[in-house]
Amino acid sequence: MSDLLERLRGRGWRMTAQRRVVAEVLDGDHVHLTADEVHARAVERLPEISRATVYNTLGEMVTLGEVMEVATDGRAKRYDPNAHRPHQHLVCGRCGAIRDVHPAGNPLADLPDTERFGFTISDVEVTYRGICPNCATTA
Amino acid sequence: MSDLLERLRGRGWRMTAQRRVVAEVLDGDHVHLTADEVHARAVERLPEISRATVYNTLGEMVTLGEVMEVATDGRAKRYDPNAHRPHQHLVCGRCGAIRDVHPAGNPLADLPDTERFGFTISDVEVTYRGICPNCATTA
DNA sequence: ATCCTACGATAGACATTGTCTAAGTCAAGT
DNA sequence: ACTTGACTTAGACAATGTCTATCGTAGGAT
Repeated sequence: MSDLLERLRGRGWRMTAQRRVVAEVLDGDHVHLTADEVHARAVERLPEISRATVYNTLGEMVTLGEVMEVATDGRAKRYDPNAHRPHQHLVCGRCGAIRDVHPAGNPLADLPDTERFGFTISDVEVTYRGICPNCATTA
Repeated sequence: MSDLLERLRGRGWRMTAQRRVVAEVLDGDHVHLTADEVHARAVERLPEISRATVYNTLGEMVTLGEVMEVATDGRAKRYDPNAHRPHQHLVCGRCGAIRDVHPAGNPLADLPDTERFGFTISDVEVTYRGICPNCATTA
């Protein structure tokens, strides 16, 4: 259990019941929920929480740099609470399962100057795609 | 100018005015249009073409493996006609400009077995993010 | 050359995901 | 305990994508 909530408190973030519930729901490892999934789970604990608040709160956590936004499938964005530990993602093309992975090496170093077109590069995002063991057997 | 249209013909794809126009509009290098952008340009040449046909046609070209789908921003998917030449993307975080890039090395080799969780990996997608020279000066 | 027929195209309703607004509510400092 | 500005809410709206029923047509058959 990482301590997303503690990190947010430590930054002087104004705390409300809604924000606390969103942070609690999102916390953990290999967690990659969509905004609507976060909302569904938040509603179980705080029935009157609104969709807009969940979207706002997630957006703020991303702006604060405490949560990563991941777009692995061109559908809904997913939210990853492990923003402080750099990692990449491994996605199952059949069931959509996502695992956090830590590749060796630095992909940034692999891009020669001649291929940078004058850009100032700040970040690299790597998505590995394949089939998970569970889907492979249930072919 | 790559020859998307020729490749599609060569595969025995049933040709219609609509499909030809979509293929023509999408052809070229560093082309990464959204479905609606493709539709807008197609309408200039064939005013009665419908949105649904553009979506269908793009989807079929992706299934045929002649066009790549790229989701760089969590908004609309973009379509890249250079599916036959493996490459990655470099995206400007301010204006959204996209360049095709060819990194050295093979990112797949960078993922140790212990980080594969039993997945059979078939593909790696790398997105470099930064600021393009144009946006850097117009700061 | 014309006809058939299955496949493709169409309009528009619908679905999903995300954003915005105006008004009400509340956390935290005084 | 007040006050205030930030937070939350419901619901309208917007953007993107999918589906269905119907119509049209490419390309083979005659």
